[in-house]
Amino acid sequence: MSVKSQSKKEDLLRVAGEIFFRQGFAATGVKQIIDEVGIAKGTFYFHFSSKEEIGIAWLKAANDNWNAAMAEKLDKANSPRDKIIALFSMLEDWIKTSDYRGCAFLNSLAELPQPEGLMREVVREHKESLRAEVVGLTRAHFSDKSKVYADHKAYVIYLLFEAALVESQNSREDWPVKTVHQELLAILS
Amino acid sequence: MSVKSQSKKEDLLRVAGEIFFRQGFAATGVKQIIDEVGIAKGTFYFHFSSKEEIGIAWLKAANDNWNAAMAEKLDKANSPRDKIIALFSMLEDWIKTSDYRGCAFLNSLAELPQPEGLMREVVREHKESLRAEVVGLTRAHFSDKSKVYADHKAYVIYLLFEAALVESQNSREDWPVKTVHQELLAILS
Amino acid sequence: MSVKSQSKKEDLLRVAGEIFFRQGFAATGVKQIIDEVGIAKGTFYFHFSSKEEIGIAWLKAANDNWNAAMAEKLDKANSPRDKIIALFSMLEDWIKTSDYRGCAFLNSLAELPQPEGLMREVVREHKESLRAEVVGLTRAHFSDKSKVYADHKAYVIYLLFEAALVESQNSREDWPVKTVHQELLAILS
Amino acid sequence: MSVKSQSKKEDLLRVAGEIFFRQGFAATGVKQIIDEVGIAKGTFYFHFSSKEEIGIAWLKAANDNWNAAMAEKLDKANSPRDKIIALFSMLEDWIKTSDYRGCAFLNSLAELPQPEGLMREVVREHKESLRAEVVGLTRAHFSDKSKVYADHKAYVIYLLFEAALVESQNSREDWPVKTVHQELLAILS
DNA sequence: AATGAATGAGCCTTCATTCAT
DNA sequence: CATGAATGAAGGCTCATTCAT
Repeated sequence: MSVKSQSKKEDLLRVAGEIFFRQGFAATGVKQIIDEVGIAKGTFYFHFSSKEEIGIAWLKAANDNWNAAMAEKLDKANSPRDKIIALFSMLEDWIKTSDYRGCAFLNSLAELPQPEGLMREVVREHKESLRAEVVGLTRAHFSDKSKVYADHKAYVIYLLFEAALVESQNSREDWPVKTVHQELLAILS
Repeated sequence: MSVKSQSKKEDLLRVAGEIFFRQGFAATGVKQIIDEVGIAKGTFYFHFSSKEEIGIAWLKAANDNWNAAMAEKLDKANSPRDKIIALFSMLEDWIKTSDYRGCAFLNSLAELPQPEGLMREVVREHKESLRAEVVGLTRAHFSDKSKVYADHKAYVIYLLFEAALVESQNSREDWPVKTVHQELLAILS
Repeated sequence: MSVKSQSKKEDLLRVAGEIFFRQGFAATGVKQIIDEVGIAKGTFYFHFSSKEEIGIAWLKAANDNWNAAMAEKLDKANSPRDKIIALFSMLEDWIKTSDYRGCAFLNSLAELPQPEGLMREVVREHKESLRAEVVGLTRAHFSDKSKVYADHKAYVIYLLFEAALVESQNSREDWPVKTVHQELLAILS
Repeated sequence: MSVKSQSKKEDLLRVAGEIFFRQGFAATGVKQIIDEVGIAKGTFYFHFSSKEEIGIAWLKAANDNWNAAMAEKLDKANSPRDKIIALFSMLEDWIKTSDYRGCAFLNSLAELPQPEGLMREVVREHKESLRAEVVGLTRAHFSDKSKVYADHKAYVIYLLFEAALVESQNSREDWPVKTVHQELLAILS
């Protein structure tokens, strides 16, 4: 029962996802993907009807993976406060391991000008669910405060999360992560 | 002394910049630019040695325009606090007028994976100078507080500025702008 | 004893034939055929060794169907004259029901440049047998005239038949059919 | 002042036209055309924006060439009767010199199922103008008969012309030409 | 300064066919 | 009988760039 190559389609999605993230969706050709997987052109189009389709599959898988990792990480934290902090700990890890390539979803957002596209839809949904998560945790943490107050703080926390991703990618320094980490602790008092 | 078409090179840069911003740098072909300007291929390459070069010129011009507009707007404000608020007022205006296409610099950042490129350098410089501006104003505002305190607040303000750009682009709603506006006022107390 | 789907091979041939006629043999892909039938690629190549083979089978079946319909129609007519007129009545019906797609055989003729191909052979045979039918009927009608005279008239009738097919397809009007109908009656005096 | 290669665009159109006629429009690839002309892909698309465009240009040029040759040939004939006969003499020549590839317009008609296409439009126009020519000549010939009578005869003559083209292509024999020639003389009495 | 013809590698996608299961 | 994964050549077309004029 080998670890590698459970199926060509999975291989394709995994390899394509890596390249898409590394060098961008538009900048990646189907040729490069199939060469790196070691399959023929026709095999690619047997499994995915278009480049956009594998792009959507890539973002959906990235969303699923993130949600799974997040659920696992947050389960280990006890209080809403600890869960929020755990979220930012994931962010720090990601920025380090991703070689400052930033966020696959935000990068795709920038590459895709038309807001009507299917990939853009996946981006919106991913960010919306992340924001909902932050809102839920923040409301729980500020259960003694008004919902208006808690939601405002939640939005700020979410925005800082996003900004850390983008500014780390741009500056390739660690001040964004440190700043949001410190501000987060202040917000959660 | 006609207003339009001061020089072919300026026309080129202006038109190319509009298209780059609207549909992305990589997604824009040289053909489309020359067709919209109404010049020949050779003329393009007489004025700009490559597509990257006009890309760099575009971002540099965008940086200059931003700085000029910022200087003008901030001159009209009296206190550092008012200047910071004026900065966010510019942000709000931009987001509305740009049809949620976000920030030319951050979009280019996402499109250009290699951190060594010249365009990436312009992006870094632009954002670095914006951050320096925020730091200067914030230090002036918090002149009674420590520099460490002021700088932390400056970074937070800057990150919220960036996040508002990105999240407005993604959601096409106005909650990001409203959130950062409210938080800014709280930070400046 | 169900009417539909007597066998996969028959389904294949029927569906492929409909598509070939509607959009042309060369313009039709094997994928479209199997998708519309609802079978796998391998099943197609189990029943037909190549696309050309199903093309040949299509034309042979179309020839058989035409001959059967013609035999039935002509049996109901008593005189050679009435049989010839019945033939043109079939033509009129065909042009109307086929949505002016013309003649499967003549269309294939145009698509297949090499005169040596097997499909071209089927086309030739079909048209040759139709011409022979017209010759037989015309000789019977003109039994009091010389064979040379009758054969010439037969060829003219056959050519008008063919022209009506082609020109109806091109013009999508009914003047070709009306013209040949009127001329036929004149020829048969 | 060399005879060959007056311009690359003319070369392209001439060579493409020859191949289109020889092996069909759909069956001809852009690659084959540029290889035979000896130019690069980009040059093809510099001169023609699509394969369909060069297809349209090919049919329009064929139509122009036919009309020019027809005008020249008919000018030399004195009576309407001689002009019609001259038309059929052109037909005979064409069938022999074209190696029985038939009519570029009718072949394109068969290859292009959608009646809305631009190429189909050119086909219709070509045949319509040929029919109008035959009608004009036939009315002149039958100036003592009614217009209804003359027009009917004109349509028959036109249909025989078309049928000769198609049936010669199919049979690769000369009976169609001989039959229509003989019938034409009978019609013109 | 400006033109526009020419290049050829590359784009995404479809093709008819094969074959292990 | 039937499946569906795999092939690789070919499809039409766009790309940034060069260069003679």
